[in-house]
Amino acid sequence: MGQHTCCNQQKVKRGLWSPEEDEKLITYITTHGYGCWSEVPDKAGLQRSGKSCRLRWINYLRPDIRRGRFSPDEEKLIINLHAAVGNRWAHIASRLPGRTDNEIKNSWNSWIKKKLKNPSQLHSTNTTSSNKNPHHHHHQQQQIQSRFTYNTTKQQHEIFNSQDFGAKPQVQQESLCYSPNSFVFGTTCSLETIAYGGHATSRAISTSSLFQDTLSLTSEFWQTHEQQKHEAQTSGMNSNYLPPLIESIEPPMEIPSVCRTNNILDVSGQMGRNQLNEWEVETQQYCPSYLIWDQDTSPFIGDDLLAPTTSDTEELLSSFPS
DNA sequence: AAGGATGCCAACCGCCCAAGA
DNA sequence: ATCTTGGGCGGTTGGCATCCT
Repeated sequence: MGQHTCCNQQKVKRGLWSPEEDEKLITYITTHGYGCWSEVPDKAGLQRSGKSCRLRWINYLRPDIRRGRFSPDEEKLIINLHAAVGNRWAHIASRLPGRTDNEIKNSWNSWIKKKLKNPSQLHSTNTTSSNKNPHHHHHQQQQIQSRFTYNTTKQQHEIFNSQDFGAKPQVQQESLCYSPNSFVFGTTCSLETIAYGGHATSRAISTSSLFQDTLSLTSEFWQTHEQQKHEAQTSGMNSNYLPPLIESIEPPMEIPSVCRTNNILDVSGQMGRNQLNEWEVETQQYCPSYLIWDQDTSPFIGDDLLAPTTSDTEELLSSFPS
């Protein structure tokens, strides 16, 4: 079951790849491209399955691959993206050019193991690049902790529960907003997170800066990626550049200017209605823990109430099933 | 120094989905 | 409409390296 016909071939070698096999695969793909993977083993003279060849190429031999430890910024990005999309490693990897889903998955699993053994380790792991302001420090840790609530496995729930935050999910302090008419609320944070200082404004700012970090990082990667692509195109086909296998690599969504209305981040309408609708659909698909509040259909209609206040937000969410 | 414990990561497995026959 | 095939993805495993006692 689940076996491909190409994987049922006799004499298919398994296990670690030898340097000779790597060489054959690299030579073949750089000469002919990858086209149909099931044909690659035969044509490249390899006793491997097409699937194995594909995996080896994607996870290890690709010339645009980046190896080595994740930078703190990359770790932060992974944490943010994981909070948004969960265990969709390929999706996360698509936002980190040169990194593979496998690498990110392995890395994440390592963090969880560390976390299981020593919860404080996660904290130190992910704050190495950030400022030393204990306020920020504390907030970031709480963000990381609260983001664990998204995870769906039993083990991960246990991790979260061990934090002793308080039992009831509450209104998320993150209020990422993309139009004057729509606001997004996560619903997964803890009582402690909410109770943290009671400074809604500073929480919103921290969230904003973290989110902006994420976007500037993906922008940077994207620019590098585009530059590499451009160089390859202008210098002819001798370049090592090959088009990414993950075609979904896209430039990050442009973030409009941010202003604050009370404790809610308000991103003034630089998105058209259609674009906004698309974004809402995508966000709800990827981020089921977020509520999107659309002013067009909300009870808060009127010029003098562009964004809900904290109490409004809680009232709005009170009817939402936890 | 030796052996067990732990961590890391490459590779595999099983399933899903889309495209084409 | 159904079946086959191949690509893609997330979960898991196994082996090597390192750490610890």
